[in-house]
Amino acid sequence: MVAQELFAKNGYHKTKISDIVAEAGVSQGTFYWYFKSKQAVALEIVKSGKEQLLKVIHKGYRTSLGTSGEMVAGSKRLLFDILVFSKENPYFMKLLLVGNSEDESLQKACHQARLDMESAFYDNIKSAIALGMLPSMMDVHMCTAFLMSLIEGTIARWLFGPVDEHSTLLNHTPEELAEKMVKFEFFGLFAE
Amino acid sequence: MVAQELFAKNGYHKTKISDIVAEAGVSQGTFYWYFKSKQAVALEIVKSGKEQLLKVIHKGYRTSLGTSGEMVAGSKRLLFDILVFSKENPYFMKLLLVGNSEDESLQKACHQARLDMESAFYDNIKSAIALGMLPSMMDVHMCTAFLMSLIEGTIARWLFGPVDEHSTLLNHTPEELAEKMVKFEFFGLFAE
Amino acid sequence: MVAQELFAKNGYHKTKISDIVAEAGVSQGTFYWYFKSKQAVALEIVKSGKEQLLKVIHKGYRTSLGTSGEMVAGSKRLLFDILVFSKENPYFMKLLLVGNSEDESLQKACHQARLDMESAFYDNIKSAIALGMLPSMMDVHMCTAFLMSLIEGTIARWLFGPVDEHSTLLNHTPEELAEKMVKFEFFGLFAE
Amino acid sequence: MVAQELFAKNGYHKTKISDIVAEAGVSQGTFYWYFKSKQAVALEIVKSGKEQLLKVIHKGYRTSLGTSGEMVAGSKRLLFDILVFSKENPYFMKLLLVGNSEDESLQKACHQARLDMESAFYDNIKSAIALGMLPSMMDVHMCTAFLMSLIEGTIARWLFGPVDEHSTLLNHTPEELAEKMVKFEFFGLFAE
DNA sequence: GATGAATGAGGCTTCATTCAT
DNA sequence: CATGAATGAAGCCTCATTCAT
Repeated sequence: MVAQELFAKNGYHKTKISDIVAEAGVSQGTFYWYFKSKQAVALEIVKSGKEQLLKVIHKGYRTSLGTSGEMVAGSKRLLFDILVFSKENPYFMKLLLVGNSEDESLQKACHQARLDMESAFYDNIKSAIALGMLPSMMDVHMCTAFLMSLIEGTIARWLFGPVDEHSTLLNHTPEELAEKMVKFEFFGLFAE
Repeated sequence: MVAQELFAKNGYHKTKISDIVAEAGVSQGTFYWYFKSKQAVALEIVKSGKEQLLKVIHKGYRTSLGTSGEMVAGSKRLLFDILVFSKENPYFMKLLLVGNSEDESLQKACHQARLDMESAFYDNIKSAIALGMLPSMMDVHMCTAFLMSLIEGTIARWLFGPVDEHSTLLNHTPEELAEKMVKFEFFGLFAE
Repeated sequence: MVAQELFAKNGYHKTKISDIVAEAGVSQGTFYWYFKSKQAVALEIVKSGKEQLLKVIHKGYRTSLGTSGEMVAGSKRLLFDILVFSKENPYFMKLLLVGNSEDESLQKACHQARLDMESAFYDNIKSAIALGMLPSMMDVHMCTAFLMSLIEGTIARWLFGPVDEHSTLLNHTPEELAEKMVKFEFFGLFAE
Repeated sequence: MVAQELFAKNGYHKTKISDIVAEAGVSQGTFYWYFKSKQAVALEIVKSGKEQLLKVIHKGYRTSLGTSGEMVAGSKRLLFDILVFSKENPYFMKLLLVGNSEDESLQKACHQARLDMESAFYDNIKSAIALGMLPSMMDVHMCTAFLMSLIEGTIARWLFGPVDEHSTLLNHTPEELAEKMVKFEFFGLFAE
């Protein structure tokens, strides 16, 4: 969809219907034959993107969590999948993570999509604790928040900045990034 | 400033001058006696907020880094200061972190403010490595990105969501939050 | 064009978009479907009027300049054509000659149109001198300025005033006016 | 008066009260202590300028009209006086002749001033005819119009353009200009 | 006398949406 | 299905003027 690209590139408000149709090579009237409104298009973009993203996340959780090493490996693999998805769907991710929308419904939709994502991670951590693989006195909600913050912030920086001009973040492959992230996730700065 | 509150609450575009002046109890003309434009107000808010925030961060770095424990304590204290500042300046922080602006200049200003903040953390990690307190083969840029992501994402969730309705994140005091964050920062999920 | 009429009648600034569209029986939005801006309309009016006027002037110069009598006759005919054009395009001429615009671009456009007109007359006088039909020591620039002043001022008075209420100027036909003007042009007040 | 200069330089509408008071070094309130309104200032400028100009014109008519040569000499002298006055009062003359005002009252005032000026010339030509010094079948109104057009147009070009960049008009002294104008006035293009 | 902050009416322009063809 | 001209509701901003101090 061309709208997705423009929304991501220029923002929801700054993207005019006339821009979208010009890019798509159709007339304004045609737009309204296919879509109810500008907002509806944006919501559909978020909805469809969210479904794909959650599919990626849920697929990633099929890994067995037998040993601590397996858990780390599984986590790394999930991160990798998410990074790959993000790179393949940068417009959606920009909408989701940076999302300069100002449109209430759209914000709520992005908000909910991120909550759903967070919820998936929450469940995962919870079962890891149940299996005795993570400390049991841990505040799961908080850890999930930390984890999500880490993931979202890193992806946003990786794909869209803000990053310092000297930063090497942008040059990393999903593999490298996943490797580093999972290390930080489990061992923090003292890792290695 | 009343504009700050409305920008944070409703977003830049959705906040009309008429809203601001109505809230402030003055006429539209009066607004333009004090400010050059709507954009100018927003930029001033960001500029002044950024200065205050950076002051907090730089003040927090005066701590000595003698031992590993001191470093962790210093880090925790800095996080605490930032959290307190954020709670005291929620409107600015919302603008900075959630930033639903769609205004190019405003976005750039927020972008830059976050880069400046990131730069301060970068320097700190660098000197910790120089003092041999953090592993030397560490990718500093990436770790800074992780750290910033953690801090920004956590603050955003803590003060503005998105958080699950069952989450207890919102109820934590800055002390508790700083405690948990610093643990995650240095030791990851395996902490404790 | 309805805008042309209103600009001429009331001036550029005093003519509001709302006036134009009200007169034209369309909505304000429609105006901006056809024109980029208020200024753009005015500039287009001047541009198109200038082209027509210059066409009239250049057509008028096709006359042969064989004898002194032919030159005077040709001159009279040109004046006549200009007068007829002016009477047929009074709104444009008012904009061009009286031009109460206050808009910089518009002023510049009118300025340039008059320079172009003056340039045409300059060339004509020059070739008349080359043909030995006008005194060679004549200051051509100055004479052109005199001629243009005469023409512009007379047309402005004829069509828009200011003229004394007792003046008979307004009642003259283009023929009569051209006759008298050419006499003044070539023979001065002592003519006849 | 500083207002006069700004009105002439930038036009009536484009000159804001704030510009005038800034230039004058006083406050906006002070302006309204001295003047009733923006319009009143402009009208006063025109009124006072008109009085001075008419004084110059009437003084110039005191010359005796004994012979044809004396008439030409007197005319030249009058033109010279008007040119000198114009050069000394360029702001007023710009307001009067170019007058991009759009303000009805102001336009009417300028209009009237020019009519008064024209009236003086009309009387003069009339008496020249009565004395048998100019052809009696001459249409006096029309000749006055020609004369005024010549004078106004030439002054406007001389002091404010529009003049071709190659034109030498701007470099002439009042003496030279009066000399040439009077020649054109009485003898037309065939002069000399 | 002088100030300068405050006013508010109104102008130009944008843009999502509609609808006759 | 598709078009593109037409709409009209707002929004940002300007600026002559007023008035409490």
